[in-house]
Amino acid sequence: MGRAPCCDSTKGLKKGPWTPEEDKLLVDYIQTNGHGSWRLLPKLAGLNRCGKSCRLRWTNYLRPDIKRGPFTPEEQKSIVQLHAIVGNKWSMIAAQLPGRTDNEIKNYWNTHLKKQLRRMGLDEPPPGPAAGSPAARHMAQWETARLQAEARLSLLATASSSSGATATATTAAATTSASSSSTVDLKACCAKPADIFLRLWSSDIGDSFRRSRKTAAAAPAVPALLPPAPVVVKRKQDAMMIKQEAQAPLLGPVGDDSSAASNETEVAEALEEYQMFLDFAGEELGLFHGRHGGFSLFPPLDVLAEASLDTAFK
DNA sequence: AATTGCTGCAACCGCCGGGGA
DNA sequence: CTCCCCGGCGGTTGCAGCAAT
Repeated sequence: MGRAPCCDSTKGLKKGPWTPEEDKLLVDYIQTNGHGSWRLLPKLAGLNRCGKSCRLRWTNYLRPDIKRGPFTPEEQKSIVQLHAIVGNKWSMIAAQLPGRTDNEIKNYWNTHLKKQLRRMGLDEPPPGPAAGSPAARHMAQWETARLQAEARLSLLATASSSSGATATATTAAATTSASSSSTVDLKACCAKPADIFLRLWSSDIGDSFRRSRKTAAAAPAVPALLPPAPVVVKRKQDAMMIKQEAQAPLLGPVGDDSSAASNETEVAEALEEYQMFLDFAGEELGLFHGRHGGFSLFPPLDVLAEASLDTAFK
């Protein structure tokens, strides 16, 4: 049994299309008072709607910064590429396209792009491989590697953020804070890679990168950033253990010179891998640098390095 | 001109996670 | 630690407008 829906029809709340009068009431109220609590808003604004309906109407339609009109070819390309990386994470994709809402992008994907790709023979990937198959084991190993990388990169993010917030919280905040500003918010900026980077890392782009690295230098398929990963992670607790493991070498006792030096080397290596991967992904996608008003998904290396080393080892 | 089928989009629904009590 | 509230997200539905017959 779930919670009772907030738009309970027995309460006589209105549903369906919004009238211009309702829109005006909502816009006037929010512009004067801010939205505050969405649940209380309808009553305060004199609307016979549920709060959720008001929130949706505002975020998807009435917000002043919403861009109307057809998607540009540039936007279409970005949607396709981002979808290939993050899947149906519409809010994340929307964060990279200023003025576009997740709902709009979702609709556009479902009604236009999906068909277009199908026509081009680039249909959606088939359902995942059967458990126990070699492909499934391969994916499980990658998932493990991904979690380990997440742990390490989260630490970079944590080290570079001045607050005591957890890495997880930092990454979550970063994905929502994103994109319209062209100035670099260091905290958000340094937190992004831990999330978006990892998605990119586990995509085909990451796979190509690893293969190209392997052939280039007879190096391990998993770069120095990632220790070998034979263990299949099935539970959240396991992921936490891996995270703690990864934390140990990076967060040695402060003031211990030898460990600090080793930490510094590790961070430097991680940053080097990071830059190489960004270069590779940038060439592959032509996407993540200097697009959409100068916003970049990833912080420049010098910013990340300075923040990581300065904050973590002073 | 009327009917049917299709398309696109706004809005709704149900679930989930974070945070406060 | 648990419960509950709230906001956010992704999936789905309903309907208006348009094209084809």
